[in-house]
Amino acid sequence: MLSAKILERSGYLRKQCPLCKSYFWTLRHDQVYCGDQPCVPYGFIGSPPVKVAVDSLTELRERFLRFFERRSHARIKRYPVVARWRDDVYLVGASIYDFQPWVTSGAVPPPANPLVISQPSIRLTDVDKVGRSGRHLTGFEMMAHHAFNYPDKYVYWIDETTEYAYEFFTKELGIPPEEITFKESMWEGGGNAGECYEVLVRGLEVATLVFMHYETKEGKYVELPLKIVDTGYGLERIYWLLKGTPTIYDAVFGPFLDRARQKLGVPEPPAEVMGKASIYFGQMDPEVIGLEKAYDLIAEKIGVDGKWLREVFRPQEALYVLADHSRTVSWMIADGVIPSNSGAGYLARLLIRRILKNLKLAGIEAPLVELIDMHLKELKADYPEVWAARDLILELVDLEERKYKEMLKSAPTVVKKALDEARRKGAASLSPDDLVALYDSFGLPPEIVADVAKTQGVEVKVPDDFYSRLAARHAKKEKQPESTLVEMAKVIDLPRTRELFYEDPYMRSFKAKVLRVVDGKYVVLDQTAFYAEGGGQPGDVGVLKYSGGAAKVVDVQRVGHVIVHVVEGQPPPEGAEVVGEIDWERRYALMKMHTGTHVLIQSIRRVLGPHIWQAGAQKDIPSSRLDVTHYKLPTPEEVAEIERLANSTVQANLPVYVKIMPRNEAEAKYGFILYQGGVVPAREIRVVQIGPDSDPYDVQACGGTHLKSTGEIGIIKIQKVERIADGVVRFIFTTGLHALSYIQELERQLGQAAQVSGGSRDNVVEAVKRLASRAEEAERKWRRYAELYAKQLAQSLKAEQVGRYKLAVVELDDEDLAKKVAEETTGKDKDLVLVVLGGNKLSIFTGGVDVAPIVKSLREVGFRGGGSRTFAQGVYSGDVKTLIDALRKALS
RNA sequence: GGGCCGGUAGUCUAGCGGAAGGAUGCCCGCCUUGCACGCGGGUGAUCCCGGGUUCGAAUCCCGGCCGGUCCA
Repeated sequence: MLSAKILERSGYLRKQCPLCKSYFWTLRHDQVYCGDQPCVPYGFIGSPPVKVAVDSLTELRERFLRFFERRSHARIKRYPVVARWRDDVYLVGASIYDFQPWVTSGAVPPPANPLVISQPSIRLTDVDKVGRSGRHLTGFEMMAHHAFNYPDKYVYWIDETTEYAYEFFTKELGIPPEEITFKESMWEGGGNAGECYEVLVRGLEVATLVFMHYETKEGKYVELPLKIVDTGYGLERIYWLLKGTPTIYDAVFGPFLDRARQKLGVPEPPAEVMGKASIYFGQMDPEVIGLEKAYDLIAEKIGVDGKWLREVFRPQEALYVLADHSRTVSWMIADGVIPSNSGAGYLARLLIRRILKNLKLAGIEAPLVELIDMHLKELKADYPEVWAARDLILELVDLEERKYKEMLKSAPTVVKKALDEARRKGAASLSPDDLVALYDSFGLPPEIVADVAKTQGVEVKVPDDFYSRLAARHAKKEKQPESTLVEMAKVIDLPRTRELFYEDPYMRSFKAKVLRVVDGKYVVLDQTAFYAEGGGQPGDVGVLKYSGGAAKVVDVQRVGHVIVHVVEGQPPPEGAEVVGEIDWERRYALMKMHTGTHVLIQSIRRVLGPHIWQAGAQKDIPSSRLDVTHYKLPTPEEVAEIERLANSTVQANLPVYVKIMPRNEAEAKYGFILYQGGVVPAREIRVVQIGPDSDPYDVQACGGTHLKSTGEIGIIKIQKVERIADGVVRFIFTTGLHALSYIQELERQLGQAAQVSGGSRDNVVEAVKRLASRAEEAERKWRRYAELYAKQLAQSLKAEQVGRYKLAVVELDDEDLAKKVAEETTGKDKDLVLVVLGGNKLSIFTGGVDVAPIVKSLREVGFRGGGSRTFAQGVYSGDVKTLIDALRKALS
C-alpha cells in the first residue's frame, strides 16, 4: 500500500478497481473504477473539469515552474533532447534521463536539490499511434520536480510530493479534489524501480509521481542508498485536459493546424465526431484488434458510416502526424541530429518519412518545407534554439523530401518487378513476405505498394501485423560481451596505477615497480607514463628494462583502475624495479594528431556550421580519421577553408590547458558541446581547452595526451573527405612530419606523372589531357581500320560449298575482329558457316544454321565447348585438319 | 554496428552461363518561316574493381569499393 498524509487528511478512500485490480485513492464514494484507460472513457472532451484561464502551453509551463520555485525548488534549464552524456540511449525520453546514470547512482551531485524543470522528451515507442489515438505524441515536455535524498541529506519524500501534486492541480489549476484519482502502481525503468502514483483526472493520466528507491538486480529489488523523487507532469496532456478539445493535437497545435487546414483546403473536422472517436480510440488498442476493425467499431458506436469516417479521418490524421512529428524533428535537428540511415539520424528520417507518407495517403500535395516553416514560426517563441536552426532544418527537410520523392518515383518499376516475380512463382498477388522484403530493401511502405499495385490492376492486402513481421525478420542477435584483456579479478586487489602521462605528457621514461605479472605477458606497475588506449588514441609502445633483461611493450590497456602493459619477451619479475621507455617519436606524433583533432573539429564546425558533432575518431599514424555529422560531402572550397582555418590556429600557437573540473560546473560553463568524444564516466571530468580563458578556440572533455600549444602540431593536412554513411562525413588527415611526408609523396608522384606524360610539373594537367585525347584518337583510328580490315577479310573470304551450306575457315587471333568479320558475313549469307581459328581456340559463327549437330560431331574429335543456336566457342586439341574434316562431314 | 537489395552508353533500363539489346539524350539529314513533334541515319559501355570456377562470366562463387534501404 502506498499512502500519503495529504490523501488521508483530505478524506480520500482506497479502493480496488474490479477491472484492472489496481488500488486507487478517491474522494468519491461512488467511484468504482480506477479512472485510467481503458477501464473508463475520457470524461473531459467537450467539457473540461475547470474553467481556468490558461491560454497557452507557455503559460501553463510557467505556472508549473513558478509553483515549484515558490516551494523552494531551483529552476533548471532544459537539457538537449540528444542524450550525449549517455551511451545507452540516443534521445532523452524523460526528465530523469538528464540525471542518469551519474546523479542517480550517487556518483555526481545534482545541479540543484530539489529542482524543477520542463524537459522536452522524445519517445518513439508509440509512434504508430500518433495522429490516431488522439493522445499520443512522439515529442512532449515532461514537467518535473525532483528531489534526491541521500543517507546524510534528506530533502522530501512521498508525503510532500503527493501534497505538491494535490496542491498544483487543486489550487494552482483549480481542479476540484473529487475529480482527482491517485492510482497506485509500480514503476520500473533504466535499472531502477519504485512505487508510484498515477494522477488521473476524468480518465486522463496527467502526472506520475515515482518514488524511486530500488535497483533491479536479476529480477529482484535491491534497496538503493539514494531515494529519488521522480515526477512527470505531461505539459501537453494537462493543457489538453484544460481545453477539452477532441484530440491532444487540437489543443497543443491548434493555431498551426488552423493555418495548415486553411492553406491545404482541408475542412475543419466535425468536433463531435472527432471527440467521440477520440474517446473510443482511447479505450482500444488498434495494434491488437487491427486498425480497419477499429474504424468500423468506432463508426458503429458513433452511428456513422465506416467509409465516411475514414474519409473524414485520414486528412486530419495526416495533419496531426505532421504537427507532432515536425516539432520532434525540429527539436532533434536543432540539437545536432542529421537525418541518416543509422543511429539517431535514422529516427529523424523515420519521422520525416512518416509525415510524407501520411500526407500522400491523405492526398495532400504541398511542399513539406513550407508546412514545416509555417510550424517553426509557431514554435519560435517557446523554442528559440529551434528557430535559430531554421535554415538547417528546412534544408535537411527539403533534402529528405527529395530523397523520398526519388524513392516513390522508383516505386512503379519496383512493384512491377515484384509482381512479375510473384506471378512467375504462380502467385496472383504479393504476399506479406514480399511486402516486408520491399519495405526492407527499398523502404517502400506497404500502403504505398498497395496503392501502386492497384494502378497496375492488382489488389494487395496489407496485413495488420506488418510491423511485427518486420520485427521478426530483424530478430535480435545475441550480443557477445566484450572480453577484457585480463580478468578483472586478477588485478582488482591492486592499488590504482599512478598515471604519469597525465602529470607530465612529455615524460619519455620513468622508474616503476612491478606489482604483478599475469599469464607471463600482462604487467602491472605502480605508476606508468605509458598511455592506455582510450578516447580514440592508441596505447603507447616501448620497452620495460630491468636488471637481467628487457621486455617489449606492444599494447597498453586499462582494466578497471589499473593499467596493464602487454609485453613480448621475458617479462620482469614481480617486485622488480623497471625503467620504462616509451616510443617517443610515435607518441609525440599521436599527441600532434590528438590536439590536431580538436583544432580540426572546431575548424570544421566554424566553417560548416553548429550542427557539426563528432561521430567518431581514431588517432593513428601516419593518418588519423575524424567522422563528423554533416549531410553532404564538403566542397573542395570548404575543405580548403577548413584547412586554412585549422592551420592559422596552429600558427597562432594557442596554449592548451588541461583542467579537472566537477561535472556540473563544466557542463554549466561550456555546455554539452564538451561531449564530442563520447561518454565520460566520472564525477570529475578532464577538460581540454585550446586558447586562452578569455576566448577559447575549443573546449572538450577528453582523456588523451595533449601538446602544450598548437604550434607544435606543425601542420594539419586533410588528405581525403568521404561520406561513410548518410549524414556522416569522414575526414582523413595528418599532422606534423607525417603531413610533410604526405606532401612530399604527392610531389614525387606529380613529378613522375610529369615525366611519364612528357610535360613538366607546372603543366602536368595539360600534358595528361594531351595524352588522353591522343589515346582517344588512336582508339578511333583502330576501330576504323579494324572495320575496314574486317570488310576486306569478309570480301576475300573463300567459302566452299559443303552440301547445302557454305563453309569458310579463317585464322584470326583477335576476338573483336572475328566478331566484326562474322557480322559482315553471316548477316548477309544465312547459309554461311564461319570458322575462326586462333591458337587452340575455335569459334563458329552462322547466320541461321543450327550449330548444335556440328558441335556434337566436333566434340568427338577433341573439341570442348558449346554455344547458342548460331554460335559456338571452345578449345580443341589435336589436328586442325581432322577437325575441319569432321565439320565437313557434319554439314553435308 | 548488423541484415536485405542494387551497381550494364551522359541518364533510365533488359539480359542473369554462350555474338551486350532497348528507351531517352547527343550529332547529322529530311520535314517546317522558326520551334516542337514526326521520319531516316549515326554516336555513345574496361557490363564498379580484384580474385576464383568454366572451353566460355555482365550473368555463378569469394573479397573489396560505392549507392539505396531497414533494424539496433
